[in-house]
Amino acid sequence: MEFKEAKEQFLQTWGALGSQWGINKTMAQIHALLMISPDSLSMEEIMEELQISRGNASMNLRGLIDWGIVYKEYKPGERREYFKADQDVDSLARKIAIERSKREIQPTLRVLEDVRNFDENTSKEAQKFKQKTQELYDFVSRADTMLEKITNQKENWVTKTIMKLMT
Amino acid sequence: MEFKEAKEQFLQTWGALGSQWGINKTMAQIHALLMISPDSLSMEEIMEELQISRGNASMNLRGLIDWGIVYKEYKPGERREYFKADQDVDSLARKIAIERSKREIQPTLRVLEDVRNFDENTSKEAQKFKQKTQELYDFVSRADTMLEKITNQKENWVTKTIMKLMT
DNA sequence: AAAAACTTTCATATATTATTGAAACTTTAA
DNA sequence: TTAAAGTTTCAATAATATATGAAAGTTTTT
Repeated sequence: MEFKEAKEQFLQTWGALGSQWGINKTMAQIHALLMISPDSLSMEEIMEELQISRGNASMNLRGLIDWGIVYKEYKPGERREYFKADQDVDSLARKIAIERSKREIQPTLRVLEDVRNFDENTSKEAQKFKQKTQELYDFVSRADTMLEKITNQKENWVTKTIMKLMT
Repeated sequence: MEFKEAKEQFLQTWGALGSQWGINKTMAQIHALLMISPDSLSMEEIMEELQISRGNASMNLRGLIDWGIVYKEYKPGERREYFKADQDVDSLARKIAIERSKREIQPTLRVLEDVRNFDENTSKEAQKFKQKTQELYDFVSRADTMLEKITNQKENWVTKTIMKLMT
């Protein structure tokens, strides 16, 4: 396999993984491209490399910046903006975990809480519903706490966690 | 809020959460519906409750059975098949984690491994690429190991893990 | 063996999501 | 102040993922 080919396959695979986990393909690809680039890239270069339109590049770069995992860089004497990715894989994963918790898990918890306060109703269905939504609430909220504990370790959190779990 | 309304909102929210995490909405909803139903449900009942077609119900039920989180149940003297969900939230989450690892994480690891074996090339780009794909490989594989360790505990794995992390 | 009761399949339709590209906007330099 | 260089927005379009429903397939009952 040639380098160019390997790079291509990596970008494709990473994009596919992204979409399976609710991150849009292009966003995942731009991020992957920036990760493996020794130098920061301009929007033009990104468009060229991934064969995407200006609008698409612009929107997804903004998304990545919102997630806090890509930065703008201004080169002295240059008008154009350059983009670079957070280089530390651990910190990247930590940021994603924190953001997804904030954006998705916590809103879900709020709904699960809400939904148990329906008007008195003693039917079998209602009882079961109360019970299961409570169980789900407990589970999700414990999982969220766990994620928080794991990611609160500043460095090498995955490794540290495995160590602790070795018992 | 009335019970019916609460139930409705729960099914909607759970469906939305599913799609954000790469599980199709209907599949998530059928599962949620079965979770909160005191009795197992026939396909007709599911179609009725979620307002979906027979084909849709059939395919997604099969998907859920493939994931190992929904079972068919035959009632004595009845022709029709009934469906029920795994009732234990912990075991549910464990099964999902195991399946997603098998279906998505492990194939990705294989590609990451492959992709580093490109023909000799000492360019700066190629060096950086080797380095980052290696880092990603290490991270993903450690994360997968961690997930495995966590979910290998048969019961209450989230709680147990939090305990261990309390240091 | 054929009708009845039910399930599955799959080509087509629909809905959702992502992408494009041209116009509008912003900033800098001449 | 206006042209040039660059960025953002967003309505239109394309691509993708999901859902439908009728036909084909099963299994059971008569």
